[in-house]
Amino acid sequence: MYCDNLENLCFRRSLIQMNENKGIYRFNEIEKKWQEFWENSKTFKAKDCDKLKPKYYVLDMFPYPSGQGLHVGHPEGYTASDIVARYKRMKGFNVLHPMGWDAFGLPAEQYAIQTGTAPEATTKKNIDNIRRQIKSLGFSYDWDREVNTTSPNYYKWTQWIFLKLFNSFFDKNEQKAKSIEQLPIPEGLSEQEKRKYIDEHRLAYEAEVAVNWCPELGTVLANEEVIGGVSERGGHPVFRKPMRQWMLRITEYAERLIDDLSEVDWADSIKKLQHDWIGKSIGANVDFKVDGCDETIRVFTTRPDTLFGATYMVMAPEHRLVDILTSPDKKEAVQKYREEAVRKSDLDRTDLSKGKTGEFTGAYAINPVNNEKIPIWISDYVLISYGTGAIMAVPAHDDRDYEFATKFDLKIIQVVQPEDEKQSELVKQGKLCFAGDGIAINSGQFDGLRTPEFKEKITAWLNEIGQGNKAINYKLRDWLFSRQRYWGEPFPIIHTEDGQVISLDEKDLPLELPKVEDYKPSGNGEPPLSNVTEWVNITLPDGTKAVRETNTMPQWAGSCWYYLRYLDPDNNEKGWDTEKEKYWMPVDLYIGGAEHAVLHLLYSRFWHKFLYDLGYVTVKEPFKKLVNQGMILGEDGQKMSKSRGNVVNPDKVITDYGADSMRLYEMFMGPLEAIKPWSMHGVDGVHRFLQKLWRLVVEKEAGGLNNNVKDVQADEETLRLLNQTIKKVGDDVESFGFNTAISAMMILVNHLSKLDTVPKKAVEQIVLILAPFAPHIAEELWQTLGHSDTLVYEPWPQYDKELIKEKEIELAIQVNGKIKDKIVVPADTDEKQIKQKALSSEKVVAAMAGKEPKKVIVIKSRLVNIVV
RNA sequence: GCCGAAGUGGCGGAACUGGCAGACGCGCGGGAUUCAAAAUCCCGUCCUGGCAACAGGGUGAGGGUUCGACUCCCUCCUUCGGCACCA
Repeated sequence: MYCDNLENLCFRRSLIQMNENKGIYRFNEIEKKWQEFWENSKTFKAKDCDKLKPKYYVLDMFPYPSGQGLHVGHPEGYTASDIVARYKRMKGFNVLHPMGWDAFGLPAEQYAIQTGTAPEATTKKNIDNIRRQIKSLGFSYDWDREVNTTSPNYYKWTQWIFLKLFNSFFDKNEQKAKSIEQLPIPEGLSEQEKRKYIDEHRLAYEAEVAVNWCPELGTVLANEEVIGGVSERGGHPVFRKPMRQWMLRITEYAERLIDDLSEVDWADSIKKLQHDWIGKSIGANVDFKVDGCDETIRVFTTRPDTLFGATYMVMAPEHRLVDILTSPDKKEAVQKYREEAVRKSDLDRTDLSKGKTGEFTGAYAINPVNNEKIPIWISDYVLISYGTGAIMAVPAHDDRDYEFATKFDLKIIQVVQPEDEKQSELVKQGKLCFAGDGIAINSGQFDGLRTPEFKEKITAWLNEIGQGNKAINYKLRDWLFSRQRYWGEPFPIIHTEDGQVISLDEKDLPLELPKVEDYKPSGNGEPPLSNVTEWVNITLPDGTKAVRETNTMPQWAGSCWYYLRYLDPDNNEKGWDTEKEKYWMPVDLYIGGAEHAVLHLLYSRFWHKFLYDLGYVTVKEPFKKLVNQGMILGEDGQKMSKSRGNVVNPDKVITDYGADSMRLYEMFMGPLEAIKPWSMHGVDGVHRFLQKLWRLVVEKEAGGLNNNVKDVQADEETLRLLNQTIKKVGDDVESFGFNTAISAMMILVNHLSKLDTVPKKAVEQIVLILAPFAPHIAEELWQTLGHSDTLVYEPWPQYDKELIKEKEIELAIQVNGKIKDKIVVPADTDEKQIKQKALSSEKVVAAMAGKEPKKVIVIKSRLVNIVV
């Protein structure tokens, strides 16, 4: 821990010195000066459709403007992206680097409930604060493109995209979305049936979905607000309750969302995360007839080859056939089990999954392969939301079924023979479950087939007899797109008296969020907007009455497409202009936290593909390159949090050390993607580096250029080091190795400050390569060096390949892999000479102890290894 | 349980494609400067033994491949993050 008092003392002293001394590095003044200059001259304004330069779009994940303001984690990603943005400008690119606010969301609403403050007011205040903080770091954003998801001029287009989704369907054959008007409608439908058919095909649709309903609070809770079956606030019981919700058909895009991952340059681990989240599995649907009635139960299985081993079936408690099939004597027990299951939240179900539970329905199904009667059970280990909500249970070859069968003493039949005989014997005796591939046994005419072949054959056979077909399932579910909240985008949707759901006209957008007095939920599960009767109740042009949709959109909605609004933020006619989209898209570099690796990126990709289908965007994938910054921990190595008291406030760091030191330290801490702890001492270190560079360039007493800095030719070593540094910093920025780039610059400055006369050219070049990292001091020094214009658009220094090469190289000489001596040879010495020189070294001769070398390995410019 | 990331000095970290482990920074020790301090500069700083030259050991643990392994392979341990019975 650093000492507050001591530091304040030092700071006051340096203030005193400032007044005496013109040559002091007054970072606060300098930073203010250049931030004002950049803002007033609109230095970072990006020019649309500039054909003279290649474009480069660097995007940050825009922040939620919380009341706490920035924490030091935010500027980490922003600094990295800013370095790349500034570097690319110097490399001659037309750079788009925007910033905005993802400002809808729960905290402002909760604050409104507690204090009555309008979310607009809270949000504005928070944005103003966080904007000030971001600006104080000197990032090179084009502020004319600032967006705010809560401004009607922005959410007009969020609503517009929703309308497009509502008015589109997915053509499965062509694997793309089309206007709902092109939907082929089966003949012979009544008007009402036709309407229903259309509604069932919209990409935005209504459905009854179970949500976390808390009667005490009179509201629906998000999963993270429910802990162990009770509400986080107050600890009231929470139930699963089906409610009408808006859904988006993201599952239609599952295949494309998987396929197009191959087009983007993201870390493999993130791609895998998305891939697994979508969770494609290939198998078969199989229909089981129910004994003694007309119903059939359809199951999905990835192992149709184990059908002969299916000894019972399990349906999810919520399955529609449970009521119909349950025999009278089992009704009571089954009903009780169902009620308990409904009361459990998803989390509870897993917590209680230590042991399996279930009830027998009293009904039997017929196994299509051998006509055996098998019992039908219900259990909550089968999920209603995946596959068909029912399974065939093969206890010999599925761990979950095995556990269940053992507990309830159900029949186990082995149908797959593993290679290992001992293993096979155990499976046969029912003492082991084997889930791998093997050879079919006890499977009638299919005996002897290997698992993959068997799967194909039996699927074909099921198809023939009309009791099954090949099927693909995804873990991915449709996107629950409505929230029972106030502070979100209103749906441009109207419910008519006769139960129709109609959409607003595009020209009637935006549908503005009405002002309300009370932000509390209505208490009956209806969203807060339902209290605003004068807004909700409307009269249609034909005189009939109707009500508005009172749900609002989730926070994801606004963040799904913000990167497009930056392209054309003030356009009132369109969300964005196509020419501009063609010029700027895709995003070349997207930097943000790994916590958004799945949901935000998946939702965003989904909307983008949808917009692509409709022709509003011209690239398939929005984000070409993605980099996730790691979390920054407190000085105690713990996650920063108010309660731990280890939160570092960026404002204080900037006041005490300056924005340049802050930026430099954030990058110097370690690799961008790593999790790393904060250290004030570390900030001190990079600050000293800037001080050192300052003293190198600026005359101590009078200010202005230091007398030591002269227009002289640099010596060979300086020249070599300078060129090496230019190369290294450039390469490192390209590969996001910012920490090593800074260390290279430190080495160069250490070298330069030892010289009696410092070549001006060298100083100019170090200032230029430092500029993306520490832009304020760089501008100031650039000016001191006699340049009148900003260095933002100065070309990035070039290095000379010849000058980089070392004249002499040091080689390590190993004997049997152990270093015994080092020799220095001219760089162009050939292998033979090196070998000779190595073998003649006294120490080497001693280490060889008179033995003959068996082998001599020479790695040019590295080492020599003598094997004896 | 499954998936992913990572384990290197007192600390943050560096090491190209298998080629001198510990760059750079912090901290610490010593010195210079100063009336004194701050700041700055210089020297030292992986561990063990030795006054030293030097010798030996060392990248979570164990094994393997190789002339040579922080780096590749196998087994295990620990930490962090994510997921939750997906048939």
